[in-house]
Amino acid sequence: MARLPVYLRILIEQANENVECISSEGLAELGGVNAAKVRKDLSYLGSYGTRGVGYEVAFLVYQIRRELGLTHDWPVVIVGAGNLGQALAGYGGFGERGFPVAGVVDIEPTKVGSLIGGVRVRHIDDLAQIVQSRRVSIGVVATPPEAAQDAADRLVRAGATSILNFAPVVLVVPRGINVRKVDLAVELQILSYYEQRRVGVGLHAIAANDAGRGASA
Amino acid sequence: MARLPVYLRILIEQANENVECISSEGLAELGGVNAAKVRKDLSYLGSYGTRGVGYEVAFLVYQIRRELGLTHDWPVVIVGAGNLGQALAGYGGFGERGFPVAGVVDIEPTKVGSLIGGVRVRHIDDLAQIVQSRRVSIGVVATPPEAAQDAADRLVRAGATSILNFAPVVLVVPRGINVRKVDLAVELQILSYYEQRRVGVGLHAIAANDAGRGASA
DNA sequence: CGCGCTTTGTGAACGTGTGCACGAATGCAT
DNA sequence: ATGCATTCGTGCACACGTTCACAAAGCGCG
Repeated sequence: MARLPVYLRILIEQANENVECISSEGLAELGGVNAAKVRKDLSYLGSYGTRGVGYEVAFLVYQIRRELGLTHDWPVVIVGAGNLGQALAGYGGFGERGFPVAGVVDIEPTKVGSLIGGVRVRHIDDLAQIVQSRRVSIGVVATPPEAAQDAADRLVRAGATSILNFAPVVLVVPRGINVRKVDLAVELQILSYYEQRRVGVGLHAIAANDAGRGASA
Repeated sequence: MARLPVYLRILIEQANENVECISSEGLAELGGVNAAKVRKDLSYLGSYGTRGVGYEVAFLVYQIRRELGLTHDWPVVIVGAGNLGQALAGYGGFGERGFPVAGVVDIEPTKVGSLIGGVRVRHIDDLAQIVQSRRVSIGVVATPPEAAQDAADRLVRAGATSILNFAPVVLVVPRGINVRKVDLAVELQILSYYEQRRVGVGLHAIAANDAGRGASA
């Protein structure tokens, strides 16, 4: 069900272009996936399509939002005001998509107080207070690797129940805490893997586009 | 085989701590995966373990590096000197892990010339020259969504064969070009999906924080 | 030298996700 | 009203990845 967010973004784009109705095939092409897969995914939310016509864009947007829990905002707190933390806080895309930055914290006193993307950096000791007062359940770990586990522990203690981890370490968290990891170096290494094979295999590295990712046309 | 980079990082850490030998079970625990999975993954590179003992860390590092094509550096070029592009260029982790930033380009003349992470921003028209002179095969798209497709097209024309895309759009590229996508908002939406279900399902409150948080309709 | 302990490597069962193909339902033209 | 074209919903077969379980293989010790 990791494809629902992709459908949602495409549907919102379509709605902005005043498209009222879309077929599974159209949505599949825009999303770079199989049409049958689209139908299966959407049928999982219930049968909201009209046979012979397609899906009503606005209604589908509403249903996916509901399924993803995007009917209200989810404030996030960013731990680590380094390069990445600053970029994430300054990147407006989060707030627009329903994830306003409720706070940025850092352990380094010299970083506390500066203003990033309209949010003032506070000390990590204030984490619990921020999480509780702003009803934050999602924490973003954007610290150096050696500080990541401590950041995660603090987030969990403060009451966060989901963590998005950018540090290249495997976080250990209690059961029930949800962790997703984004490791930029890993992504590059996977690309380099295919690049390396490309040379040996020759130019027919079609299989290089692994099944779910990327679109080629 | 997207787990090889994870193993590699752990093995390098172990090597730095002078661990010479590691069992599949030990590696599995550090990597947060199943031991049998580790053995299957490693057996894919060949039978490099010693039964009754484990795997020699240094040798395994070498083999994985070889498999991933990390025996030499892969210079990358970053398209887009906005928030994210600056963070990526300034983030030292890339160079350390074998992906030095060969250049940063932007289409905005006002951004050209500034220094980011020791690299001077150049105009996007210089992209082809950078790619060819520095033998770049991996491009990073860190532009706003509406500029991402153009950035990808330019990268492909310049000769890049792999693209790491941070923009929330589905890139259309010729066959044989490898694309990986990292969509930060999607990651958050997936977390929010589980958060939303958490409330409904009434997960036995292991986290033991206030259970009724975030309930809304 | 042989025995037993440990750990790898892998065959087989299992579950999950994918894609095809087709029935069912809807709208439209005649 | 009837037939036709279109598109959804879904059963089914298939392929892939995961996990278990066990035989083969190495090491150390008596």
